[in-house]
Amino acid sequence: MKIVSPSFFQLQTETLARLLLGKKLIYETTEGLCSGIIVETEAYLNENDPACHASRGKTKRNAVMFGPPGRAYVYFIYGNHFCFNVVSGKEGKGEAVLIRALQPVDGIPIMKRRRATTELVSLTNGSGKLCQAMGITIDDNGRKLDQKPLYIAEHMHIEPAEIVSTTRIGISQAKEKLLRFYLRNNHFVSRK
DNA sequence: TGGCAGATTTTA
DNA sequence: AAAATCTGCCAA
Repeated sequence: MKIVSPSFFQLQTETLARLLLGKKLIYETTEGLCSGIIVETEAYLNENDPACHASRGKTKRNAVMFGPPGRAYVYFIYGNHFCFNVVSGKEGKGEAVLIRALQPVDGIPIMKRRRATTELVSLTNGSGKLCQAMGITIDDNGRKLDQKPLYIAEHMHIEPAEIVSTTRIGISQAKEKLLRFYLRNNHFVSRK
């Protein structure tokens, strides 16, 4: 289990969104260790991207986005769910990569209990679902992702041809941008 | 099996 | 009022 180096997060946001595919997200809690392979991401940019939370300036909610890259940006949405992002770009920019789906690896029984389902594919195939399965909440906002307990590790090499890029999901602005990336033919992607 | 409404809270 | 979502219900 090799944790990624801190410099990994200094990549340009779109590049990071692609290179996060195939990496493993791991969270060690008192309930046990859970992990999954990242199979779907979305990039949110500083410039010309009104869908990005940071586009309307720094607020209490999105402050972590403007901090150094390699930290968790977690926020609460639709009164029910959390979304987990990896802060990216240079400090002060306000960019991030949303993690939209995982392929479960470790701690599957724990994830099933948290999600209240036994169906493997529905444990982590969505941004809100994976937070519930992994036990990620607003308390994790700002955590460094290159150290325990919540971290990202090397896992598998992905060829560029295995990556599909499409429009992002669930937004009403900047709909046309191809900033969603997922692993071709992966069963755990939230949508084709 | 696909589409849609409702849940529920924070933010602008 | 809208939101980087999810679930259950309904119709076909």
